[in-house]
Amino acid sequence: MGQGGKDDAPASTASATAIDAREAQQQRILAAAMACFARSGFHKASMQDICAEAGMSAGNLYRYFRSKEAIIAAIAEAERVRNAALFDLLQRAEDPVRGLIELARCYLRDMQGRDAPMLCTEIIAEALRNPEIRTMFERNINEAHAACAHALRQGIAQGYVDPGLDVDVAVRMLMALGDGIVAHRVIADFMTDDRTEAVLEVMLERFLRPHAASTVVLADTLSSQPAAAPLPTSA
Amino acid sequence: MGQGGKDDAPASTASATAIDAREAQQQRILAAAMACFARSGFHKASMQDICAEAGMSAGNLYRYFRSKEAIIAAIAEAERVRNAALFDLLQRAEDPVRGLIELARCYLRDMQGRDAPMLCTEIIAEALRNPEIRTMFERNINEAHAACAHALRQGIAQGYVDPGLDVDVAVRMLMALGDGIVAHRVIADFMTDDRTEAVLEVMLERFLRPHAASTVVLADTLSSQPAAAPLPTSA
DNA sequence: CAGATGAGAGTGAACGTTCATTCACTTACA
DNA sequence: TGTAAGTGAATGAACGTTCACTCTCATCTG
Repeated sequence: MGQGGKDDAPASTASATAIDAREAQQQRILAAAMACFARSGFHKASMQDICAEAGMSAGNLYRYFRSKEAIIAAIAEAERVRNAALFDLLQRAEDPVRGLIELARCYLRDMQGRDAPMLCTEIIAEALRNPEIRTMFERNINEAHAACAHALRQGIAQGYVDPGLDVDVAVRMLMALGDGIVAHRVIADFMTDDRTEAVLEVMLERFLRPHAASTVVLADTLSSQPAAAPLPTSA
Repeated sequence: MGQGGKDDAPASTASATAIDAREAQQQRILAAAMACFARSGFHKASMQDICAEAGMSAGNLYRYFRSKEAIIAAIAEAERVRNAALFDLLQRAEDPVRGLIELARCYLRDMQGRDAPMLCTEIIAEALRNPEIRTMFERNINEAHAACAHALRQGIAQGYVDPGLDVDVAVRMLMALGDGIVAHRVIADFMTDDRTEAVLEVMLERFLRPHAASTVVLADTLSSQPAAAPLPTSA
């Protein structure tokens, strides 16, 4: 796990393995904490629970994390790094709508176990009130927002995306949709991967693609009369 | 507690006002608890906090609620009742798409203070892990789901809604969207009411209305080639 | 009408438990 | 032999809940 690159010097082997061992222990603690937090929530899960799950004494655990909050922060940071990889995927897509659909697919597949969705929802809830977590969460969100908004604006310039779109609000709404789906899938067992992905694809295609009528015109038309009453199956 | 209807006998005035007083106290506790839970979360907010917020001693508070969990359950129930009113609104709309848009508008306006969004998000997070809360939450969700799904199916029969729609998944996705927006609005200050409502309207209209190409055909088309490449601004 | 009665409203200290965190200590190893 | 890894009992604070108690007041009794 030596994520750095300066390993050409001699005598660095011992310290490098020591650092590796330390990081491995931190990962072990983080994994245990994620399981406990998913099971019981940040505040109901105790440090003793985490110690038991990690197979480690309390005193030793505190050698790796200063406090319970530090563990939560580390989890939020890990989440950020994991998500950042998804947005590289978006950057590489030529058509941002297809890129977003693929992004959503990967995200939903990532968030599939018992723990991940609960943890994700718990992080959001905690971020809304705990200023330290919120700062971190906002950083994640802003990175994601910037990546999506940039892709959509590029897509508008290239004709892939509806130019009448309120990009910032639309992006944030799609992120809200993703988080909401992650939570709701836990209790809605009929929301299988294939069905969810299929509906999501239709939704994004229709929502984001250019339309004949612009937003304003649409609103005018619809507030006066129903739009699609007389056509059952025709084009 | 004879909250039933056998009050035609005389001397019921005293007991009636006693019950009213009791309910008023329960409401006072619930309001205090909602404020504390929104501020600190279910598990970090202490009963002492709630007592202080309600201006009441601990011993007295326990005369009105058996436990902390009972308070949480009562809050979830109040939420359910409040939401049920919204779905009556949907039932009355002739065009279910417009009905859903109006429903979303009302919901987002309801969830506007500092407390309501945080409480809503906290309830969802807690529901995913606490079986008692989850049972309640699932009842709310299922009622909402049934109302929306029924409206959409009726809309399909009348030509308002795309017949190719996977109604159940679509409904649950819209609910997920609503919950997600409620949470994200707390940290995204640019998501003002008018901008959010405008984008939401466009999204629902485009997503739900009948389209020339059905879902299956759309999927085939898109997986082979990008759909909207050659048109920059034309109709 | 004076005063006794008792039930419900309300109090706040105390209970046992659990919490996050610490520390004096032992073990392993280079 | 010295340093880092690891232990687990101890600590004081805070938790949800209880309990013995007082206060209030409508009703009943003589």
